[in-house]
Parts: sequence; structure tokens; C-alpha cells
Amino acid sequence: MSKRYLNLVSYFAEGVKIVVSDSNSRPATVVQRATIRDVAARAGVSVTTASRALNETGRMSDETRLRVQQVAKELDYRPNSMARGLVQQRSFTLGLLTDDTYGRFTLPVAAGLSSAMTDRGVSVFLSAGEKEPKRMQLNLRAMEEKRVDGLVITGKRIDRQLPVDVSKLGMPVVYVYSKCPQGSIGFVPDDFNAAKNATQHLINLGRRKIVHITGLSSFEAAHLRKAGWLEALDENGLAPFAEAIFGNWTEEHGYKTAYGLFESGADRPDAIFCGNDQIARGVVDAFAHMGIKVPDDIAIVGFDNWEVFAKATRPPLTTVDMGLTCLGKSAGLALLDMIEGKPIESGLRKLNCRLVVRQSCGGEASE
Amino acid sequence: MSKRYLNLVSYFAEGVKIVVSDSNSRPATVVQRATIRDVAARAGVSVTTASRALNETGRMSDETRLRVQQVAKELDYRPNSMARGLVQQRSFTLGLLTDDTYGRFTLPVAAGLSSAMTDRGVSVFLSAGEKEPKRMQLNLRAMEEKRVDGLVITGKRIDRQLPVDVSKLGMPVVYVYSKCPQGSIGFVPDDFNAAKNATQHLINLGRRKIVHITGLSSFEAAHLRKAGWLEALDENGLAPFAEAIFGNWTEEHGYKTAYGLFESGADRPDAIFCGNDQIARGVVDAFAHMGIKVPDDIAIVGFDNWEVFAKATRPPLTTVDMGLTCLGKSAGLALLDMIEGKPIESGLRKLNCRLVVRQSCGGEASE
DNA sequence: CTGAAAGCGCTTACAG
DNA sequence: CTGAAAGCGCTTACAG
Repeated sequence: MSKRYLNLVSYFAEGVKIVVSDSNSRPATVVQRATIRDVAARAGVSVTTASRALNETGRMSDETRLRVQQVAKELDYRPNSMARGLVQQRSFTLGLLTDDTYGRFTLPVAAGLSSAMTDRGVSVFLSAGEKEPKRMQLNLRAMEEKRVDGLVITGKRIDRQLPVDVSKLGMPVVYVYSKCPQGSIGFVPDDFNAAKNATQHLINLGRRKIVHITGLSSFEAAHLRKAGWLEALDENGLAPFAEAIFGNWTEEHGYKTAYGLFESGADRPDAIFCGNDQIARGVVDAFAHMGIKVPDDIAIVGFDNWEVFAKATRPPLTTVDMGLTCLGKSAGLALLDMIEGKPIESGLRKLNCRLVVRQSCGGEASE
Repeated sequence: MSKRYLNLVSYFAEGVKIVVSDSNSRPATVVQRATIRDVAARAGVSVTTASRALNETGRMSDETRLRVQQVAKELDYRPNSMARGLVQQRSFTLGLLTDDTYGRFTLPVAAGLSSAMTDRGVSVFLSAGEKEPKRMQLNLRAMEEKRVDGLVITGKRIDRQLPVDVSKLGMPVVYVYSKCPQGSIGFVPDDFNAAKNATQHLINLGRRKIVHITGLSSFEAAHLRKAGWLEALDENGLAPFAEAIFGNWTEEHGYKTAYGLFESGADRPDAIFCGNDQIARGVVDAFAHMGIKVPDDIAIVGFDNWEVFAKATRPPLTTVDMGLTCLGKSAGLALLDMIEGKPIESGLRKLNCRLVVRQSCGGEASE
């Protein structure tokens, strides 16, 4: 019972053939799809013509094209993209590599990428949850064998590379929210300007004594945000009320620091720009305990727009949205351009962030 | 300049050929990989033998096998899995479909799945971030064309189905953290027993007046957890201190409910089992404001082990870990069994959860 | 133990 | 406008 023969078995409703396998390593019941030969035969044309009709290429009478497409629909035809990929030397497939086991950054990026790629008919392989470099390399190899057309590499901070060797990969690579090697293409949020705008927002609301509480000084993002904060102050002729305060990216850091700031009876700030939403949450909680009113006594801005924090904080946080979804989408589109051989400049793209205004600064509140 | 000819162009260092394309829709510079023909030729064997040597099948002298494998390494050979897939009628590829835009549940599931599949040489396509059913269907279709061997469908609650028609898909499907249709295979956490164990934990610590504050009553999970709570009480001859309190799955619900519970000077509970970590966080915050000590005055258990909440709460939450990563892994392995035609029983699998003990209940604390 | 040949399901020069 | 044929890179009966 050859496969060729199986292909000729009578059709069921939607052109799907049910077949009993003779091999014991195969499913007992397998659904055999219609092939382009089936479509061509039933439409009374050659395979060549069927292919052209289905792909909207070549010239032919509308009648023929429509008939072929109609038959394809009747048979519930699905072109086999492995066959197509083999001849076109293109798999219409991308790989997404990440070391973010937590998902905080990866999922929005993945969603933006996946969604944009769907529109262009390309699918994306996910490699997540690998902690050891060897396993990550294994995954990369699997993607090579799958002949992905390109790779997007994403991480959990903009100043670290993934532990994979991508140098002699022979396929286009794009970096997102990850360190981007010289000569490559990368996408990151514009931390500097986001911080500057957030600070300017506070200044516009009349705040003058603006403190910056942020995360670990080993993170480049922390320094960029600090620089943006300083720049906004400077442009407005303001001196920093205090040095930027580095620490963990945690609620606890925000909480304790805010407490310390107000315990000393000294001069008090009227606003705090925080390096992330968790710190901001800690800060707000501290003030709640101390009976200090947000935003009346002090205004707070966060960073990340991690909604589960930003919205749960009382009052809800005004915070910077890094646009990770958009980052994923942009990276995918750039990758597609590279794959198609379009000329594209190397370097780091810093994409605009958006300040989401809620209630923690007073002024107008959008939510 | 035919492709065949390109294949014969001289080798670079690792057997990679750099080639200038003559077609304007192709990359200007493309890296051409070595094929099995190249390996066979260089090893002085037939393609058949090369294939068998590489796949560890057939009988041949160790010398031959090793020589072929050595050559493959020299040429940096990567088998083209599209070609292999075409002949084996198997893509070694899975699809992961989700409607969880938030990523709370999906990423752990995806990581567990992806990681387990890597070990078996299968890759997983991710479809995330689609809100409209039409777009999700589009994605599903793309996966059909990619000839995925199977599909895992995951969501954000166990009592809802995704808006896709999977009935006449003709490929194995497994459900994870999602409603599982009659006759299908599904994996969910064992909410009932997890809740029962969590409650038993409180009882073992000497608590007797245990309140249950949980999420929306429209969620099946809420009812299962409530039932587990009741069962544990019943087994210990305890009556519920109060009716289960449904509400939103939010901090605010926990906060307000906890406040209400203690404002009335009436009899007070000595423990609260919460339907998720956000509620628990709200509860703990309320007690902090009221000067009620956790765990001394009252013990708290959460649900989800969402670390960014559970660990940030003061004191850190004792909470149920649903084992989503394990769920993803188990689903993948089951799917592989189905794909390989192994007999497998339909129905819902309820996987064990794990109580993670921190400080919010007193007693021994592991972290 | 080893290899020539057919075939997986497509696309695409090439020829009519 | 249409089709026969070659070929993408593999695996696997089948035959020696």
C-alpha cells in the first residue's frame, strides 16, 4: 500500500482523507490533506497552472483562476509550506530567543512580533525558559535546522548579551531590549528621553524639588534614566534636589528610601521620579503609612507601566510605557527587510516611549 | 548560473559558501549551507550511507560512520528539516495558541513546553497577542500550512475555550489551563486539592477560624478552591467561620474586605485563605494599616505564587504554586505521545500543586 | 554492508 | 495562455 495509492483514496466531506496507517510508528488514524496535484486534477489543469492560480502569479483567464481556487476551497487545501520552503529556500519562519524566564519583557515583545509577522505570513519559533548556555545553543541549532529566515534576540536588560554565538550564523539577526553588538541592528526604548519627558511632566505641574530613586547602578538603563532626569532639570534651570538614589529594583528599596527621605525633618522634595513601577509602589506605600498625601504633598512617576502594579497602586501611577510590543513589531519588520535583502543601516534604534498619565501626579488624569 | 552550480562553488572555512545572488528579490549575500550530497561526496560514500551514518540507523562499519560524522562537522552540516519533514510527513514542530495577552499564565507554560520539546528535537511556534478570533484563526491556518505535528491550546482561565475551531483540524490537540472539550485531553492544576492542602496547612498551625476571600464567582477556579477549603474544614470537624467572599481578583478587593472584616468589633478570624496573591497582598496591606500583625494575629495564604507579589509582600506570602511550567511540559509530552500514535486516554488531568511556605503563616518558613 | 532510484509537495525556468 | 520536467534536500524501500 504505497503512499501514492493512499493519496487516491476517496474523499470525505472537505477533501480530507482518513487513512489507516500500516506502519506502527505512525498514528493509527492519520488525516491526509489534499495536495496541489489533487487540486490540479480536480480542476482539470496542470500542477503548474494550479500553483500559479493559487499564488496569484502568471497570466491566465479569470475563469481558470477562480475555478482552481474554488476547488482548493472544496478540498480544504492547505499548501505545504515545507515543500514551498524547500524550493524557495525560505521558510517564512523566524526564531525568537530569550533569556527572560520571567516573561516581564519577553511576552509583550513576542506578542508584538508574532502579531506583525502573522500579517506577512511568517510564523515565529519561541525559545524560552532555557537557563544554561548549552541548552540555548541547542535551541539555536534546532532553529538553524528548521531553516529560520532570521532571528530576533531579546533579553531582560539592554546592556547584556545572550550567551549564544551568533557570529557565524549566516542569517539576519536583530536585537531587542538586549545588548546589540557593533555592526548589528538593535531596538531599545529611548530611556533617556522617556526620563526627560517624565521629569518635564513633573516640572510642568509645578514641581521643583524632584528626587530620583532608581535601581541598580550596574544597569545602563538606570544611568540613562538618571541622565534624562538631570537633563530636564538642567533645561529648566533647576538643580537636582538630591543625588540620584540607586538600589534594588524593588518595592522595598522604594519604601525604605522614601521613609528615610521624610524621617529626617530636613527639607522635603515635592516629587519623586522612580526608576520602575515597583520602586514607585514602595514609595507610595511608604507615604501612605506616613500620612503623606500623593499627589497633593508629593507627586510620583513610575517607569514600565506594568499595569498590575501601576493600576493597583493607590493612587494609580503615572508611568512610562516603554512600548515593548511596538519594539517587537519594529524588530520583526526590520528583520523581514533584511531577509528580503533591502539595504538597512546598522546601529541601535531608540524608540519613543509614552508617558501614561494616571493620578499619582495630579493635574489631568486620563484613567 | 543554476543553483546546482552554486552548490559546487568552493568552500570557505567551515564549509560555508558565500554566494552573490542573481535575483533581486533575494539577499545580496546569502550563505549557502552544505547539503548531505556535499557530506557524502567529501566522505566518499553514497547519499544513502551518509544519511544512515548521520541518523545512527542501518548497519555499517564504525569507521565509515565516524568518517561521515567527522566530515559533517567539518562542513558545519545542518540537516534541512524541511526536506526531512517533507519525506517523513512530520515537521517536528508544535503550535502554541494562547489568548493570554498578559502573559501571566502563558509564559511559564510556554517555557515548560519549549524546554521539554527542545530535548526531543521539536520546536514550538508561538501565536500570542491576537485578540480577534479572525486573527487567531489566521494564525491557526498558518500553523496548518507549516504542518505542525500538534497543537497546544492555552488560556487564562480553565473554564473558557479559545475562539478557534479546532474540531476538523486533523491533528492532535492538547489543552492547558483552558477549557477542554469532551473527548479531548486537558491539563489543569488541581485547584480543589491545592486549596484543601493550603487550608489544612493553616489548621495544622493551629488556626481554626479560617475565612476564604476569593475572586469572581463566574470563575470555576474560584468554586473549586472554595470547595477545597470547605472540604479541609469539614475533614477537621470545623465549620466555616464565614461564607466565602467573592469579588474581583484584585488587591483592592482583598484590602477592602479585610478592612470590613475587622472594623466590625465582632468575632475575628485567625486566618485567611485567599483566592490569589493579589487579594492576599491587599489583605496584608490592610492589616498593616490597621496594626494587626501577620502572622501573629492572623495567618494568610495566597494562591499563584506570583513571585513579584508573593515575595514583595511584607511578610512574604505562603502561597500555592500551580506548577504551570510542569503543566506545559506534561502537555507537550502527552502531545508527542499522541503524535506518535501511542494510545492515550482522553479527559482532564489535574496536576498537583505545591504549597510554597514563606512567612505569612508563621510556623517553619523556607525562605 | 552499500547504493541507485523513487518520492515527499511544491515552484519555476523553459518550451510550446 | 498552458504544461512537462527539473529540482529543492532529504529518507527509505528495494535490489545487489
